Amino acid sequence: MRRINPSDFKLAKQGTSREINRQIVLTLIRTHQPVSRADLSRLMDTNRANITFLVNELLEENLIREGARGSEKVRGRKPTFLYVNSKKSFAIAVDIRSSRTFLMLTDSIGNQIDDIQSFATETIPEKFVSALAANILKLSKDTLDFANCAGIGIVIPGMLNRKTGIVINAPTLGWLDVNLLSLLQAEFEGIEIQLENSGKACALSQIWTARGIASSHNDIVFVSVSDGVGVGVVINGELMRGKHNTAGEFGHVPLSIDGPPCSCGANGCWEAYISNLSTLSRYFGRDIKRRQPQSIEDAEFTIDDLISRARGGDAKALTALNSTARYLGLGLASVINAIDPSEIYIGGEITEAWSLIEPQVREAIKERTLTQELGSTPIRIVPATEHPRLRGAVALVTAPAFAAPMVA
Amino acid sequence: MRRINPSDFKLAKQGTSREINRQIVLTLIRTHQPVSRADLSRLMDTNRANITFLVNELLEENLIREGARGSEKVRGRKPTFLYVNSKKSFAIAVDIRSSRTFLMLTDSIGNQIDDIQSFATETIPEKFVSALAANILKLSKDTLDFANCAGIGIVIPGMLNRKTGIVINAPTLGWLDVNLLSLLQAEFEGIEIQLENSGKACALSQIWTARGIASSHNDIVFVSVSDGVGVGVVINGELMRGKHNTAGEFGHVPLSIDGPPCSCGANGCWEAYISNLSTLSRYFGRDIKRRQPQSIEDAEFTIDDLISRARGGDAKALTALNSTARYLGLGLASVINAIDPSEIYIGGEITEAWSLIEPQVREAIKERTLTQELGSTPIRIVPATEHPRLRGAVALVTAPAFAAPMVA
DNA sequence: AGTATTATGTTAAAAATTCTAACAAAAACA
DNA sequence: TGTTTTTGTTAGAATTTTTAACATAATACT
Repeated sequence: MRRINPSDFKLAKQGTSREINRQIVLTLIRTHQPVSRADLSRLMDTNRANITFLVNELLEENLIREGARGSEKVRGRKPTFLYVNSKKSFAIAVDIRSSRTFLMLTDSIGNQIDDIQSFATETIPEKFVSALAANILKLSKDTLDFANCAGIGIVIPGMLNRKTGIVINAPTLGWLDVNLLSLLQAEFEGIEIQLENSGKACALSQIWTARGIASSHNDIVFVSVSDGVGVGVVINGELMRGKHNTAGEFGHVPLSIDGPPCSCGANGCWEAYISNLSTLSRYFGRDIKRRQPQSIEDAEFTIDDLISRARGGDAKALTALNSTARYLGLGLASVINAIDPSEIYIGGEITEAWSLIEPQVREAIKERTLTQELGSTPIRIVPATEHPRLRGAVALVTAPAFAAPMVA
Repeated sequence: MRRINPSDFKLAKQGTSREINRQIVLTLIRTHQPVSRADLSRLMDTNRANITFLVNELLEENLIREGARGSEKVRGRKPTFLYVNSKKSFAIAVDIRSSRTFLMLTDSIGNQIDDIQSFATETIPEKFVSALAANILKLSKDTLDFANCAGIGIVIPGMLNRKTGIVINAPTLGWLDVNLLSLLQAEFEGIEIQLENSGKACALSQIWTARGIASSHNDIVFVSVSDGVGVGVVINGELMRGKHNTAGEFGHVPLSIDGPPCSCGANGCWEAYISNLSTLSRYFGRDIKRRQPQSIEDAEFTIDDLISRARGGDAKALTALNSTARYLGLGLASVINAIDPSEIYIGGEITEAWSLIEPQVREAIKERTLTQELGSTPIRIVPATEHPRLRGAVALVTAPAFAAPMVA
């Protein structure tokens, strides 16, 4: 039951029904390809004639293509298979992290092309944009015509205002109220640019990339544990953005209001217990009660090293990880009680230690969730090799073509 | 950007556009009445012809009615005003609370008819349903024909599964896995029955009742502070229900994981700091660290008494309230950081003390919200006289007629 | 090899709906 | 009384879904 907003609704026009059905066809081709017109008519529970019209429109627009004939040993005329035309355009994904920035090239349905590139992140915004431009040119070199560029999706470890394109606060980059969008638009004239917070982008990656396609889960949470704790929430297939595009900041929901200080200025945030830095601090026996530096990038000893040692039998390392596991679970319980998602995804370096910490995490979750069902909310680990941030950045650019039209 | 769920979409059929526009017209008549066809064509940015067709359909179905001619001193033909036909049907709202159950009768757009009735809540489900039936009969007595009953909306202080109609846990009633719906359906044959958690219903009340109609806020949170802490979240005009209909349980997100014990079994939940009982315990200097009884209904001294004393100059009472205020604010900060709503509504007995506690609440919110904008999220007090739970119960029954059709 | 059967995909016409434009109705103003 | 202005209706054009018939292409059976 959705309320129609009387000051922001969308009337159905002559083309609206067609637009809706067109997007459904496109979605089904994407999720079921290879698929024939006859298959579509069965999936959509409509007549083949209508499908013909819709498919012809998509073919004319070059959004889909016909492929080989089917060849199952059944009677009757063989179907013509349809596919999304992944060569329609390409997209560029950018993941800005505190020390390095990563670049990925994909086709129009988000499939990776070429290797992922990276360069050292410049923290002066103007210099950063120049460096980005140079690296994008290097990336695309000869083969790519920017007329076919669907856009550049950029993911940022911080809060930003999507309307103005201003980075409100990206602590690990030292960016405060930086109008990144206008700098980028000046550099990449005529190319669509999409900015998003990395936690939100990771959540997008899980509902929009090929891996997640078959899933019918439309209510999910992505928790990214890294320098900070980023959270993205998808409700009803749509990212929960909030009034100021800052929804989802569960990283700063407290475990204990008088707990250790957090980089945000408050005390006892979930982030202050489970960020990589907190885990490292615990290992080194540093006083977690004291404010910590905001980045561990330049440190000689990383969380990955800690995990290796824990696997190698270092009891202190294992203890530090187990504490993190417990706090991770306690915080996840809050997320579960608050959102009741179908599934939770976890990303970040900590996932490398999942087999070590899973029991403690689950135990802590069950300890604070309100029902048994909530306590057994499925958790999926997203390894770094899947590049959720880059995949999310891609989705920012490639997904709108497949999204449901705004109606009513 | 909403993802189309490939295993649960809805195709646009011939009548879909019409259905969409019909609901928009109905919504606009509801929110702008009295309103003419010409007004509607301007509001909807379409031609008057289309409006005529849509309005005629609604008139035939008796959902709307024509009223008096307009009479502003302007030139031209006077408009015929349209109204929602509030006499189309009636609805019954039921608010089950630990000691008493309240009943309200409304017309088809949720306007109250007659006084609110109440009876002592029976905690044995079968007895409760009989008592409810008796009181509903008394309420409707002679004038009402149950053929015109749009339904019974029932609000419960606890978790429930809407699909099965089972009350999973209502601590103040002592109901655990009670199949309330089947009992009710046996008693009220043929009448639609809608069950919902009271926190969620309160949130619904704010987007669906007349008072909230003009608002364009489609992302709101309702926090109800009473025996427990109930929270309802509306995202994009739609109630956030979650996979098990238990979304929104911010009352059990901790302020301190090693804080005072909560009725849920965990420690340091927000509820354990700000429920009426917690405030009273603080006042009486009881050890808040010890598990408290779950209800204060039978106690001789209530939170209202405490508030009166605070207003009367009782320093201890004021101190107890101020502590609650601070914890209320700290928890609200978590809600704001997590959801980033356009507006927060607060209900429950504590609202009587709002003028006393507002500064402390606001200060605590600002202390833990991540940006200044989040810190100044508007807060609206909903006094008990507005009966948000009953209004929410009504909305369960009356609102679907005005809701947006499911599409794509 | 020839015919029947079956499934796919297209085309033509019917039904429904929005859109356009002209028209009728009603009231104020000059 | 006629003109102007606004409201509401009606007739027909354009668009789209739906229905039904038809063409196409492949297998199975005799």
